[in-house]
Amino acid sequence: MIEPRKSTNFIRQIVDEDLAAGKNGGRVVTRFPPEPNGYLHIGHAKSICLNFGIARDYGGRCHLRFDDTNPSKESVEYVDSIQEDVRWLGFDWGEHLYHAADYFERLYEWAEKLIRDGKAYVDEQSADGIRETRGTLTAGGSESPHRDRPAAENLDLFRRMRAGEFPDGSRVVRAKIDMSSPNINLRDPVMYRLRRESHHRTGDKWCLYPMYDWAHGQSDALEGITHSICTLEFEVHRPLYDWFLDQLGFAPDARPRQIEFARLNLTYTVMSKRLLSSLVQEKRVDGWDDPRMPTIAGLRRRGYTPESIREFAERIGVAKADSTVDVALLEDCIRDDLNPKCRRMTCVHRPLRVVIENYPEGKVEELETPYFPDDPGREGMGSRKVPFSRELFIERDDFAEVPPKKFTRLSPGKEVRLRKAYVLKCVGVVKDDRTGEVIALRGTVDMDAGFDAPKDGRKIGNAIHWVSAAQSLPVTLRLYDRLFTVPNPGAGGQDFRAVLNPASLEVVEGARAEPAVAGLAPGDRCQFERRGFYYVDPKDSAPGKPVLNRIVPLRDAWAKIAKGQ
RNA sequence: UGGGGUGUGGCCAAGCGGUAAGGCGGCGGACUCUGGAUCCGCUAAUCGGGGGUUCGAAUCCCUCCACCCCAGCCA
Repeated sequence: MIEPRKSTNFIRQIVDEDLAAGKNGGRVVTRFPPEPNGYLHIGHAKSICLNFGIARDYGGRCHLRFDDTNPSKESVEYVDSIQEDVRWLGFDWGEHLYHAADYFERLYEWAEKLIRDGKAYVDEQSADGIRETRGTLTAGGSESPHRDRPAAENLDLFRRMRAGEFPDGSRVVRAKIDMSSPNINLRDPVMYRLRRESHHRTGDKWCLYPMYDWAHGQSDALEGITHSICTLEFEVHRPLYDWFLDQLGFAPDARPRQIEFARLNLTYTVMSKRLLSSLVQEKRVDGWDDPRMPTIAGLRRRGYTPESIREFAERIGVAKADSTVDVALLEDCIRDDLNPKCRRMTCVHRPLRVVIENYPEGKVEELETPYFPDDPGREGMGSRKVPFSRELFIERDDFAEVPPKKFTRLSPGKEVRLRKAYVLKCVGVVKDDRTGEVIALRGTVDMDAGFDAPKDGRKIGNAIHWVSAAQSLPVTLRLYDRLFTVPNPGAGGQDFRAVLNPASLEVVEGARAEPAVAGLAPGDRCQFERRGFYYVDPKDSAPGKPVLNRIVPLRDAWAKIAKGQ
């Protein structure tokens, strides 16, 4: 379990200063404003934790608002998934669920005002025409031939646009600002476009849809947002939002303060909705909730906990410098959270049969084994019976015919501890005549020592996990690895498809688990000792036939040693 | 080349003029019937470079450099 930590960042400092200055009557209102055009990912989680976290800590509130201004990309599937994900992360917007679409009428009235005031106009240039006259980064643009049309004519045109008299793409309304502004966003930005598209919320009421830039600032203002927290790319739009609010008469001290922070990047994955969407569309993963996806739904399906993601958001901090966080940090967060929570069980991933020649045939001992063995303070966390018999399965990896340096597990003539059971000695190796492959082991067990230390005082190095062959439960394991083979997929303009990790999912069909695993319910988590934390997949598990997703492997000191050799 | 941002150890990130927190990673050790957990220790930053101001600068000023964002009728 994770200790909540106190966070401090430049945004909270700004909130502190505003409060100290007596702004907003002491209110703190934030918002999380997703566009419902895809599933939320861990980058959104950062923003969600930031916005809801500030609201919580300052006794304010955080709105959930869908910035649904573009019906051609949005859908209720996304609206629903977003709400589910935010709730799952542990946040509650109470009554404060909003939609930019609910402000369409109000925005329309405001647009009429701007037109009447000569601050906006209907432009019938083509999209290409507008682009060509926008200028370049270094040179200003040129004004539209329709820019100085009389207000009355603009108003008439605008109303007819709304009434559906003109085809899509035939005209737009633009703010009349400054075509020579060094800030391109101020070169008469488009406010409305015609789009005959059914909206998930307003249906076919409109054929005229506001641009995000025209909707966002006013939406915040309408809701009384005090601190409008967004990512860096909107920094250059801030002057535009201010311009709109100026024209509409919002007093400078009565509007949201926009604060920008750097979006999250994570190594070995991609974070843009566009890229994630194409992974789904091209079936390179199995949907938005594929456990390899950095989506909230994917992480949840993988077995991540809300606590671990919140802790992650806390640990990475918030700043304005572009950064890429090492996934190892995320993995540390989930291990940290799960380690004290998850019962320990046994699952042999790649079984190797061992016949114990000095153990009676047909005998089965039921060993009472605690779920948190050797864990001080957790003795009372329960136990289960684990069968022991003459034929076991051990992990193939735990046997080496010729042990490499520092290998401390089983090899011919050597002893190893069977976890929570006897000391096993390998007295023979059974091989396939044809291939020479090791297919079974012959062993003996130190009956004299029993479950205790050998009487002669000899030291037994390591303990390996095992399962009684006859009673073991066949399970399907899904071992997940990073989705990409390089830390920054897509960097330098390369096609991210070319660096997809072909081994990001390994399905292990022949694994054998101890009987208690049958008692796990869909959605349960456990630790398979010496392997990792696992999650019983809620969709693909059937009664008596669990499918377990590996959430994260345990830290593996041996892997490091082996890698070094 | 216009405008807007950002540069602190491998990766995040504190620091807000008084002489570089913390986390992750890496490395080593202790302990261990999970090569897990836990516990110790170590590692590594001329604070992007160069000037200046100051008794004193990562923090202030100047300048240079690098990187990111903006030319959707996307958000």
